[in-house]
Amino acid sequence: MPELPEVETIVRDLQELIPGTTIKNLQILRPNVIRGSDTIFKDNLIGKTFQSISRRGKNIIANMDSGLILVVNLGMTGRLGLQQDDCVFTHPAIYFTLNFGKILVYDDVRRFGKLDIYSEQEWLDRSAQLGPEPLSPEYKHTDLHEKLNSSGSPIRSWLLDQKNVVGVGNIYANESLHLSGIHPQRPANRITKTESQLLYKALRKILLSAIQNRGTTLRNYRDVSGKGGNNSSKLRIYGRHGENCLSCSDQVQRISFSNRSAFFCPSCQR
DNA sequence: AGTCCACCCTGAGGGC
DNA sequence: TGCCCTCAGGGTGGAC
Ligand SMILES: [Zn+2]
Repeated sequence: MPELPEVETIVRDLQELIPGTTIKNLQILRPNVIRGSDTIFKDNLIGKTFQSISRRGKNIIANMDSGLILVVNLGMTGRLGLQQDDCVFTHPAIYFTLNFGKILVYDDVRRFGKLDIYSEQEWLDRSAQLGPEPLSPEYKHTDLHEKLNSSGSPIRSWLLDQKNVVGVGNIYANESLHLSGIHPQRPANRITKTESQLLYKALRKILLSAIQNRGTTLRNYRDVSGKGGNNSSKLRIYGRHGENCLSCSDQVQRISFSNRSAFFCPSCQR
C-alpha cells in the first residue's frame, strides 16, 4: 500500500523520465479512476507537456505547461510505469502515449486510486486542507504535540487522518507507535509531551529509512521500473502478530478498530 | 466541528 | 478442483 516513502520513491523515478515529455494521446480504459468527466480530463492533457513532478502527502503532483496540475493518488494498488517488455501490467486503467514513443501506464487492480485535474488555485486550496509534511524541516515536535492535544481519537486513527499529518498509512503508523512505545489505542490527547517528542522522532526515522529502502512491498507495491521495495524485512511490528517482539520477546498482538488491523507489543507499548 | 463507519474494489489464501 | 469466506486499507461522503 503506497504511503509517503513509496510515493516519494515513485516521484523520484518519474522525475528522471517525465519532465519535458508531451502527451500525444490518452486512452482511458477505466473511467472510474478519474474524478469528474473523462472527456474534460482528456481535453486538459492531450498535447500538454509535463513540467515537473513532486509529492504532497501520498499524492503525486504533475505540473503541466498549461498551468494545470494533474494529481494522482494511488489508493491501495495504483501503479505508474513505462510499458516495456519487462514490465507487466495486469490491470491497466489509463495509457498516456508520450512523444518519445513510450507509453506511461496507470495500472490499478482495485481502482481505489484517483486522478484529478486542478487549477493552481484549486490545488493550493486543496493542499491547504492537508496536514503538514512530516519530513519538512519546518515540522517540529511541538507542532505534533499541540495538534495531538485537540483530539481524543486513538493515536493510530489520528496518524492515518491526512488532516493531522500527511503521508502516514497503516504500516508506518504501527511502526512509529512501536518504536515510540505508545499503544495504538491511546487517546491522542493523553500522549505526554515527552512521548510526543519520541513519536515525532520515530515517525521521521521510520519514514526516512523506508525511503532509503525504496518502500515496503508486501503485495502490490512496485516502483516505476516494476521492482518492489526492500523495506518489508525491516518491519518490526506490522504483520508480526503471534511472533515475538524484537525488542522484548513478548508476543505481538493484533487488534482491529476503525476497520484496520493494529499490531502492538503489550510490554513495550502502553 | 469532530468523529465514526460503510463503501468503493479485486485477489490471495484458508477451510472444506 | 472449486466454492465460499475473510482479509488487505486509502480516501470519501453521510450520519450523528
Ligand atoms: Zn516488546
